[in-house]
Amino acid sequence: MKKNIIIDSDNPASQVDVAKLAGVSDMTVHRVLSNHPYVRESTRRKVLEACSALNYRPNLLASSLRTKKSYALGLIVAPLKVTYFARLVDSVEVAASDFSYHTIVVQLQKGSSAKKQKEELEFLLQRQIDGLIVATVVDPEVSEYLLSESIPVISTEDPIKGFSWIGSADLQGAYEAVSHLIRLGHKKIAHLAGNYPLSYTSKQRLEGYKHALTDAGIDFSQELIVHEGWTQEDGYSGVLKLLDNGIKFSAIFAANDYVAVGAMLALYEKGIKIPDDVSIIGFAGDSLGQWSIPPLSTVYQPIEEVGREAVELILKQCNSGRKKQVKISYPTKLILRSSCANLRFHIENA
Amino acid sequence: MKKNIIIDSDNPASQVDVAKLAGVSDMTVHRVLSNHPYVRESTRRKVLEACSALNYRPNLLASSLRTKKSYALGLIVAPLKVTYFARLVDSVEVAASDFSYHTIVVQLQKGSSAKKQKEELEFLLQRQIDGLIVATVVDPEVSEYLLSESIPVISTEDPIKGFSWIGSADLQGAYEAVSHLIRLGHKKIAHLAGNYPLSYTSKQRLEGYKHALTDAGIDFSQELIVHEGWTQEDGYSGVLKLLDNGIKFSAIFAANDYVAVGAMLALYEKGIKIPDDVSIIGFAGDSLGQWSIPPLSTVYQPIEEVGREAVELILKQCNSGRKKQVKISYPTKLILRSSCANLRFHIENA
DNA sequence: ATATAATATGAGAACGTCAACAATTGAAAC
DNA sequence: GTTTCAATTGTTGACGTTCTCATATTATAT
Repeated sequence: MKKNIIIDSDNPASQVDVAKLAGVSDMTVHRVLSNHPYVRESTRRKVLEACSALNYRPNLLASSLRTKKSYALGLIVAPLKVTYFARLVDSVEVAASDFSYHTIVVQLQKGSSAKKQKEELEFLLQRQIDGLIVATVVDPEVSEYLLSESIPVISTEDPIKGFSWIGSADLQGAYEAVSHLIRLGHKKIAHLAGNYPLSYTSKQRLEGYKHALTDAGIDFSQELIVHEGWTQEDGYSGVLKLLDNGIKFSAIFAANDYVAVGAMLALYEKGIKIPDDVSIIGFAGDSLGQWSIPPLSTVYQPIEEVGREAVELILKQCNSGRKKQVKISYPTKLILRSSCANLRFHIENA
Repeated sequence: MKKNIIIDSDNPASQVDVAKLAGVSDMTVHRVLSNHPYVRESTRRKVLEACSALNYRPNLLASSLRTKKSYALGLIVAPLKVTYFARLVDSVEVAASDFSYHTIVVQLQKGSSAKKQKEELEFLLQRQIDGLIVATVVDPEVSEYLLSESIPVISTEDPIKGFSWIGSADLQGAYEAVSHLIRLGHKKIAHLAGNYPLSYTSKQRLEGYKHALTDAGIDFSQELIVHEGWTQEDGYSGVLKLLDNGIKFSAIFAANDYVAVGAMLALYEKGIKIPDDVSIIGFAGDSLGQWSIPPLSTVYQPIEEVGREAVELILKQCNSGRKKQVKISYPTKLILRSSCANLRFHIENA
């Protein structure tokens, strides 16, 4: 007597439903779907037919529960209105999805408390993420806490003790940028240097700046360094501060393109011409500076490469179980546009 | 005789482990954790102690499987290097996380095939998303397919038949922008109008432009309309095209801020001064234009509101089961900066 | 004191998938 | 015609949570 086949058409079909329709066990269905070798061709066909007849769609949640792999990565960033982070999310998401992983993004507002940060982390961990990319500065208490968890973690910002770091070669990039300004004859080069106390990133860029000066035999002068922050507002106010204090400079190395753009507006409003009176170089290389007036020279950061490598390394660690610590930096690239020019003597002599 | 309590300390603790330690059933643990009223206070304490002793962390995946709610929303956008989408992702993610939902973002590359789009959709559906926000134009075949799925869908771009739409009042925004230019005395107002064939968004903005002209008694002239696209490059080439064709204009209404910024660079390179020779208004209101030189007037889009409302509406539909179709548009706001000025007669007479 | 209801807990099963193991078939080897 | 091994399929149970139903236990009302 043929068994009665009852399939609830309200709910989406499961492997069991497919199995019933195809007249095989659910395990066989699973074998077909996971390309197990030991399945007779005729069986495979039957199963696949049943799948499409029922519009079967695998339930990744159930799979995750069973295999203890969520196929999800966590990504902690600063708010996406900062294009740097948007670009990073972009690249991480694309890379992850190439491996059938999805990304759960958590944005940490600036100045969020350690408690809040821990909650966000918990949010990710409850979702059983297989790995975590930390792309913005987190409280030491939080990174400490991460060590006790058994998932792979990679940082792309401040290095975290015990975990791998992937980022761009900021020191070298800053060195090249400042060296270029020096080659153009500039000696009084202001540096709009991001937040204080300095994050790893700011430090690297400041170091590169100093190295370039040193190698060119130019004395470092603290008064040319302005610590305001990372935004356009900060660049704007930074320039005003320099001018108000009567600091002389013929070039600016900005900690990023936002700061540079803000600085440019301040200079513009003060009637200071770029690059005639002041040359300026930013850091980031996103489209922002490409369309500024004049177009901004900048240090291109290989964000796409960083994002992809972070994903691939995490997944490697997921699969191998080992957690070899590495530190990889991708080279930056100096992009010259029209915001830099040779030092004009009349300014230098002024 | 006391039962032996064996807890595997390698694996993370489950409710069962907590139950064993607390000497209650796992159901009771669950009741405590879900704030069920019928739990004796002393029991509750015991359970909570056991939880923290074992570092218990709920497994949302298991919960999802059982409750058939993934606490995940899908979000389909264009690549995040476009700040509009980055801002939308930002707001959606923040709003979703306020309700303990996470967001799975899928980026559709420009010009991706219907097949590719369906795969991306499948990617989301396999992850059992509870709802979907479609924030970029998708192939009709794909939106058709969505109808057969039983999850709530909301569009913020081209309206999708059968689903709610939430967006900004682009027609009105464009109307106000162009009306403002007209009030300044401009009559020959070019419109850099986004892609052709026109998306819903472009159409709305073009309509607003036309309405404003009509209401002011100015004849519409097709030659002032340039369909290039949405990027800075498009704005740049659009202006060059106008100039090459000898079209006279004293103002530009750009379909978005990118286009405007690209246009500004082209004008700058041609020695045309903003706002002295040409006034320009963009559309979007993100920080891009705020720091351009000169700062760009623009139509602010309430992206944050749109993102949040989309999330809240989706969640409402998830919980109520009903799918009443609504259409909500949030008002835009004209932001005047220094890229607009009164028409100068010497230009008009030229 | 006893009925009645509210409070408090537990047992068992199910969500959909997948891993380990067991069982069967077929075919080649002796 | 067994033996042997590879190929093919099935059975059972578990992942961690939560739902339904049943079973105490206590409080309140009669």
